[in-house]
Amino acid sequence: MADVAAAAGVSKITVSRALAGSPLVSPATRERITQLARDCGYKLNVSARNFRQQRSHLVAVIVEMTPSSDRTMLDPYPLSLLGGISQELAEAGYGVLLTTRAGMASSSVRTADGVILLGQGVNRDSVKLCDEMGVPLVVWGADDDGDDHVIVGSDNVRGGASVAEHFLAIGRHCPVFIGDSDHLEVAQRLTGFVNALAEHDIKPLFSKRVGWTMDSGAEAVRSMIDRGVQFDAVFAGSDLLAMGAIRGLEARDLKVPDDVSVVGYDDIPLGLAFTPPLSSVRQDWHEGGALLARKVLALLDGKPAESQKMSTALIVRKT
Amino acid sequence: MADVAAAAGVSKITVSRALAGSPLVSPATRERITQLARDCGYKLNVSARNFRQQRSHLVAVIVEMTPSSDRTMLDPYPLSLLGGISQELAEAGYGVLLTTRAGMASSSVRTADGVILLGQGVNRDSVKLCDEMGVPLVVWGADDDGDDHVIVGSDNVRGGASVAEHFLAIGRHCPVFIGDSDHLEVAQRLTGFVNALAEHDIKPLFSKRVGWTMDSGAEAVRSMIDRGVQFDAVFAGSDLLAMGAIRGLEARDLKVPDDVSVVGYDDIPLGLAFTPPLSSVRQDWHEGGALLARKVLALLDGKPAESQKMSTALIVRKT
DNA sequence: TGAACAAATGTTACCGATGTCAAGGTATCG
DNA sequence: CGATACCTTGACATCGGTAACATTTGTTCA
Repeated sequence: MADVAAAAGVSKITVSRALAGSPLVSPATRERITQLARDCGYKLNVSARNFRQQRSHLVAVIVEMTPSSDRTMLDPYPLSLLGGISQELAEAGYGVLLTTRAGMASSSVRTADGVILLGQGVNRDSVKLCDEMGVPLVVWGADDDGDDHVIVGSDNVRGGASVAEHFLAIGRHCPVFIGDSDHLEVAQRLTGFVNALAEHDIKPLFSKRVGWTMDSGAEAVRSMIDRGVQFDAVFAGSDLLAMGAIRGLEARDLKVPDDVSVVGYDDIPLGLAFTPPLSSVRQDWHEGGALLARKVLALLDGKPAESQKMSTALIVRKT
Repeated sequence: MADVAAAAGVSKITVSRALAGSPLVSPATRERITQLARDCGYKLNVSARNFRQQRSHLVAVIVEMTPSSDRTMLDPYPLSLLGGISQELAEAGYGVLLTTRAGMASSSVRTADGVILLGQGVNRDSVKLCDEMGVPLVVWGADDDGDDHVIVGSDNVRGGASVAEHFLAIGRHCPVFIGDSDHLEVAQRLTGFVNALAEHDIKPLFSKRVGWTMDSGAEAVRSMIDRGVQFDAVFAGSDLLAMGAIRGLEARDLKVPDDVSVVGYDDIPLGLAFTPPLSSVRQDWHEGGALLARKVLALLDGKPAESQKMSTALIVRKT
């Protein structure tokens, strides 16, 4: 920077200001310095700036990256979220520091200016984090009552309700819900589904499944059919369960969607390629990531940020 | 640090050395200083250290995070790789700076001490990267002849050969390969498969499919059967294709594995949950990530690093 | 006993940018 | 015309560590 300053015949600080876009330097000098800096191939020393400003321009994103019993590893959403986060942060001059919970002790991570927590839901870890680091925190997931973090997530209640409305609109009156109600997000989908149906005095059946696999979905419908349970629509808490349910229906010679309608949740890419193409509730993960990023940036900027629910869209295909 | 030094009655530099584990300080003082630092709640200012040492202790990992036509978004491998990378780097005191190609211009990224490139294959972008940043580069993917980068990837040729050997061992003599041979890694699987069979004077059939979906796999076998082509084994370039193939066979009343054996590639979690449980070639992505990380760390340390192929394991389940 | 040497600790300077405060120059106003 | 305010620019100090070199202390051996 000293070199550029010398070449331009000004002082270092003027160069600094010119390149940082400070309004304190005249347009003419800024132009000249910018040009000169380019010619010299000058690159700002980010470490020096970060040091001086006592900020790292980094936001830590905590993700679970080991394939686990949970389904998160199976579908594309973590990467889509990361894509949205990364893009939005990059535009603001921030970088994404990726970590697992285990890696949080690492010194690199402690320098982060903010934290985004993905996939863990809202648990006490997040609180610990926030306290330990004393840094803005934003969480992805379902909103747990009585939690004062900034939470971004999709509107599972509304998503569930939209499926109920769809079923009613196409004349279905004996719907079933399949899924793991212990999972907070799934529970909210169920709530929305149940409440919307209640307005028409319909009480859906509920088949609780703890797994997220196709087999689990197939088994759910097979056992219901074999027990003589009557139903004409299935809303599954996830797409894989829905696909399994369809296979299960086929195995009992029921036609989808003629005899039974099926709707999944998440609209994973596989759903489009499935036979028949799966109807599902879509969440825009990329946008969700961008939203998370914007919240942290706002907080970093000293502005307030509120929790927000993202809208969902029911994609009706062939089931 | 000055405070700790004062409390311990030594100079700053001694504290610095003690905490950094330098052999220059006596064990007794180190012990005392370490204890004192803990008591004071002293935290190293990482930015200051990075600045002084002219290193960021960050490794940039370039990933494609937007759901695209490619299948990468569908399966868990990017996150598994990231998990391995992250864990290994964290242990060495490095952090993971996640970026897309688009985000590489971002100033935060330019500070990285090293780069790991995922999922793009070895193309000229990587070269550009390396030149632009002048930092160690390691690439994940298939080894392209005449490329002098450090490349880590699984041994696709060996993986393909192992499937061939398996088919021969169980008495199959008319195998088919399904997959997109334009994809370098798939092409290598095919090569290994073909070569291993050639040693027994068998020439497999080849059904080229550009997609990665189940439908594509189903369509492949259906069209072959309908054209009267005879075969008793299917090796698919990916698990989804294999699953599709199984459904296609079932649709034509062929039993798996009695009439036709099917083996996929990647051993995605879904394969285990599939009915019947899918046989597949497994790659250890977590270990692959760790390996990538170790290569970069070696290069950062000034040590040489060589390209390396990871072994694969054929998991025989019920197909 | 004293020179030579090793181990442990200290002194000084510096990494490269930027916030603070001061100073030079120009425009505006009574 | 002089004074005040404003707009640009600069000098200096500083962020918190650490490398290089200097110094002290203790040890060994002729």
